[in-house]
Amino acid sequence: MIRVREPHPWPSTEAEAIAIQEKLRPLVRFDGEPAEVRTAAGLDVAYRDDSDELVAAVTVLNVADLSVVDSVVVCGKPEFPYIPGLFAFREAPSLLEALKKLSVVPDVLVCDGQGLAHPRRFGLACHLGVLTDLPSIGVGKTAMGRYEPPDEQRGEWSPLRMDDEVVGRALRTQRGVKPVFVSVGHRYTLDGACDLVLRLAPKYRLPETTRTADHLGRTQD
DNA sequence: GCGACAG
DNA sequence: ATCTTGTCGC
Repeated sequence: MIRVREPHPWPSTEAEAIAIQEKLRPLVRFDGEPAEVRTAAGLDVAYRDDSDELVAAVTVLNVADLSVVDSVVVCGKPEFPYIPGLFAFREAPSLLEALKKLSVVPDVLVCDGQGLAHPRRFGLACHLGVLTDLPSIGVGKTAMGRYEPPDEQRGEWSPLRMDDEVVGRALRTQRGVKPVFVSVGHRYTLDGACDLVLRLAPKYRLPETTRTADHLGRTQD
């Protein structure tokens, strides 16, 4: 099963959270990309209508046929307010609890958000990757950085930049549809990440990993 | 000071 | 994240 490096005490202030990101950032590795990716996990969090509770959902897909081979749902509470750049502190605790309950260890975590495409180069995908030491990538629906629209054909992409640095890619997964924003989390390459996202999104804009996790969390009333 | 700002 | 109509396509 997945072993989670027990995190640092969870921060209660913005300054503490930023200090934790700066401390963990050097632990991001860029080597160790899996030779073949047979299973990929989708991670997503839904917010319930009434209470202040959230639902963390994880699905594991067989990349070959996109079938769901495992899934976990856990309810929790936001451990931190939503602050751009500190998103992980809100959702990571519940997602880590869900990951611990998986019966299989996926080859890669496909996170709903950014990886290196982050003000301090340590988005949710990096954070979860480092804490589990699993390969991870980030796939965001909106960008934090600047980019030129890629050509309209599926598979086309353009660099995503922050501070004059390439931090990811705007990747067109379907012709004529808004691109998704792919960045490396941990133990992965940007080429490999885009390759994987295209394999996981043969029909829709978002990868099936994200779609199945989103659906699972949303229907868990 | 002002705008921008993953989910 | 979530609030929201009608509409086009599979």
